[in-house]
Amino acid sequence: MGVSERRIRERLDTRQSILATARELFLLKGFEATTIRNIAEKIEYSPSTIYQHFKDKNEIFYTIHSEAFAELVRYLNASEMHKNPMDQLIALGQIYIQFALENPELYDLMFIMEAPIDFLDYLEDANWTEGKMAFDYLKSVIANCIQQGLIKETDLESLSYLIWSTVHGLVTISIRKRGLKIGLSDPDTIIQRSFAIFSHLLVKS
Amino acid sequence: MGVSERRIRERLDTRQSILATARELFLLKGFEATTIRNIAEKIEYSPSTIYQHFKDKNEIFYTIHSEAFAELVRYLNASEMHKNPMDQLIALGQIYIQFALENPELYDLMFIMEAPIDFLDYLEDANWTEGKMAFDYLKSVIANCIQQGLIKETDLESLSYLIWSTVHGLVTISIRKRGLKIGLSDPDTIIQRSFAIFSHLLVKS
DNA sequence: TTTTTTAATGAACAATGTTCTAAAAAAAAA
DNA sequence: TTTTTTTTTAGAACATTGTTCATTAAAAAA
Repeated sequence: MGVSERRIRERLDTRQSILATARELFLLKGFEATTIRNIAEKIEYSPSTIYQHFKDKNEIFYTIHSEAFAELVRYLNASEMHKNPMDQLIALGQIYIQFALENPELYDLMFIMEAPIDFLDYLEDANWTEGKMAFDYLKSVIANCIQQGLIKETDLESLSYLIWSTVHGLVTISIRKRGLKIGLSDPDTIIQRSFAIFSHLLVKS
Repeated sequence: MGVSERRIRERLDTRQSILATARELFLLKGFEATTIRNIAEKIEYSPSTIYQHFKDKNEIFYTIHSEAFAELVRYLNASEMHKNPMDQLIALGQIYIQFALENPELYDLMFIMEAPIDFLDYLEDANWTEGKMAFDYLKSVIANCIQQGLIKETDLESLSYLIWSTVHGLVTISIRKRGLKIGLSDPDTIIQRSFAIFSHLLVKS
């Protein structure tokens, strides 16, 4: 009889609805501002029920963190269409920026938000490979650029870190609203312009 | 009679001790983790007393934020020693990175931390000019570089934003521990190397 | 000494994450 | 069908948070 199967399915359903609601609220009001009671109320369960599916609020955070990386990788895959590795690299940067600007709260959660105390333990977990995979992918594209003489040869790791840092810096200043009141043009525009300049700096001359 | 003068002085003293303690705790445990009661206990006053000096926790944040910018400007002034504007620009970047790595929690508070709701109102205040001043200073140094033909001519605002973003990105990935578990070398080293590559990219060729 | 102004406190409030015990529901066994 | 066992859910409780407010203590002015 499929009774226990159904129960497992039901359990998974409530788990998923917790995650979906949590994510919705995190992105809407931020992590800190979202309460367990908020989530519970929205899915019409008591707060305690949530603790049957997740150890604590951090564990919900980690689960969404993982899923978000899968989403980013999905975005980045669109860069595969370019044959020229330099075009692909630039596309990667633009997609990354696009992802961040379209999902600022999600990006926040992935890369900016203060990590909970046991964040490092979580990263230590084998199931978190998405981050490393994404970075390795960036490295391989850059390696192709160097190989084809499109970018001046330099230490691959440092250059990859530099490129990642640059796009990360571009979007985080905007997301955390540190560029306002400094007399800058509209955030999106200046990010695009700055990235264009960076692209030109990159190509070998 | 200097009685009222003394009272003013005493009031300022407790205000200062609140600020000093708050700052110490913010940098030690972070903003969220520091409680009003923590601060009160340390200065041996009741929590309510703090509200006689500051409207709320955010106002303490803002005050420290302002002071921190003054400190950063003090750091940056050390770049004045260089005559060549390109040397000065590179020194600026290195000092900026140094400041961030030496005062990670303070840097966090200034540039990364989630801004309280009324953050924009605070920035609107006329007394917050430090940020704009620092950025204008950066722009002027870059303008000198362009004028002397050391950097290829481009839109000044975008280039300045790019340079700021790059160093900001370099240090924030490290501060928020997003570069670990990705198979990178030690944070300080890779930041230095990446910045060196960036410097080389910048100079006209 | 009395009055007025200022400073400081302690109790209280609503909201938070989390835990623990008891009730309700469902499934299994009789 | 009834009884027993297991699982699921809820409700009350705890300590802690930022913040407010009425009251007390202290100092200054009269």
